[in-house]
Amino acid sequence: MERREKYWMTQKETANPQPPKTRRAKAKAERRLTLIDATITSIAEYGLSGTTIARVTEIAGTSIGLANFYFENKERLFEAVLQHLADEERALWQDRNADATLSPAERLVALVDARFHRHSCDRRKLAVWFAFWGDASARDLYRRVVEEKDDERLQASVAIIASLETGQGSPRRDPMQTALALEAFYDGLWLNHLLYPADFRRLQCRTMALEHLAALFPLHFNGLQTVAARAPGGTERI
Amino acid sequence: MERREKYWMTQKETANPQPPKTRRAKAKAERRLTLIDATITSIAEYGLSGTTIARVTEIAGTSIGLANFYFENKERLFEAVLQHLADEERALWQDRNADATLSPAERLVALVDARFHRHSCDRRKLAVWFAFWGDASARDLYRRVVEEKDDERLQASVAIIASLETGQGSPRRDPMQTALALEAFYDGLWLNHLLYPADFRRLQCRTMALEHLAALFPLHFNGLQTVAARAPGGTERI
DNA sequence: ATAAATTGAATAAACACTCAATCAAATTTC
DNA sequence: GAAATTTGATTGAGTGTTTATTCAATTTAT
Repeated sequence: MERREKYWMTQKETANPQPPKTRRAKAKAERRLTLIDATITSIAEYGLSGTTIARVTEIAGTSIGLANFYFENKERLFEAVLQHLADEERALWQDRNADATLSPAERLVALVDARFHRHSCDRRKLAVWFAFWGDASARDLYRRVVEEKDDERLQASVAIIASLETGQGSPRRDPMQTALALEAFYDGLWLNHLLYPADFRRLQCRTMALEHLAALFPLHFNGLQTVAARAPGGTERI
Repeated sequence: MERREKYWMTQKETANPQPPKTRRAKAKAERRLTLIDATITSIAEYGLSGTTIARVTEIAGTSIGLANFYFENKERLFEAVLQHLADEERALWQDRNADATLSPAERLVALVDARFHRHSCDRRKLAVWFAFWGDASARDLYRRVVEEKDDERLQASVAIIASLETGQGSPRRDPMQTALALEAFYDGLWLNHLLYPADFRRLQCRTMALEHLAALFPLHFNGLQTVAARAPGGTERI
């Protein structure tokens, strides 16, 4: 039967540098995002189990039927949410690590800054990550969608730490172990920022992460005050 | 109407040093535990949302009706699960910290050992903690039941760290901040042990925690090898 | 005029919780 | 100590509610 696709249907799937989208296609992409965003809001407020199609569409301001028009079913909607957040997250840390002139130590700080950036370390988004990490059946979906991107960041971290460890330094640790421990620490800070925002304010978490780096690599982070004060001094808000 | 209670009814509510429970009361307590344990199993395998009364009672090998006989409703069952796990957890770290002859550094190690003890750091149990942390609506129940016990451990940790920091040492950190960061790190290790058990084996997490302590308090943990090797050498398995 | 987007009532499945009936232990009566 | 009686424990079909998903009808863009 192989029905010929309309020109814009093929474009929809392609990366288009200048969006030559029709009005309709643009509206459709927006609607899609609205639904994804509404799902994030719902998960943050009511949890995964409390997130129903009815609730999501109510938040999005659409009819129930529309969710099933845009997403085959609820699982696909959740998949799209994860995909969306993972893409955002990846873009953020890669952007901050792109500058070729950065030293290894500065790269580690850049990873911390990405993790505790306003856009990453947002309670709505963290709620989604932990919702999926916390639910045994949702975990599989998470792994399928996000694991690869997590791994990419871990590899980047390992490479940076390896180049730091080759400098003299005392105890000679395994870079992979160190990188894993760092990621775990940041996850823990995220969790506590979500659970106890008063005790774990975002910038406070960032400071804790940087103090940890300073304790691990005293030679490269010789004045903590300097490090902690550096980024906020720039033009960009963190 | 004030009907006189049977002798064993009053005893049931009292702390009985030698359990002079009737056969029936003992069976009832066991049944209760069976249901709690089945709930833990179900949460670990199917997640909070996949944990239904039907599933729990099937695992426990009882009829559906029994769960509602022992626990007013599903929320009360979950509450009992949290209470049970929190009691276990508290007993474990308090027991390990009871020895009055321990030095502050040894006490910090004891807290780590409790956190990564076989009984604490069990994937079934961790699954329950993260199920409640990860679900926005379950979070309230968690706070109501467990927060106080969490706080107790945090205070213990702060006291230990404060007594370490009074020794000379260089940068003079705030004990509360340090204690919070430690707890967050351990939470993160727990999470990763749950999600990626191959990369985060239990004893490996313990080692990461101890390395972190060594980096934070180099004066008190002067030879990491010694610290890491100490506990397994004793009579008790960790 | 045609195709796409949107609606929400209808449907069927899954669920928590109830309760009348049954079974078993404990207690009392003879 | 056996029989009778009371009380507690257990069962699972039944009930009402909530939910994801469908789809015929309607609105809107091209």
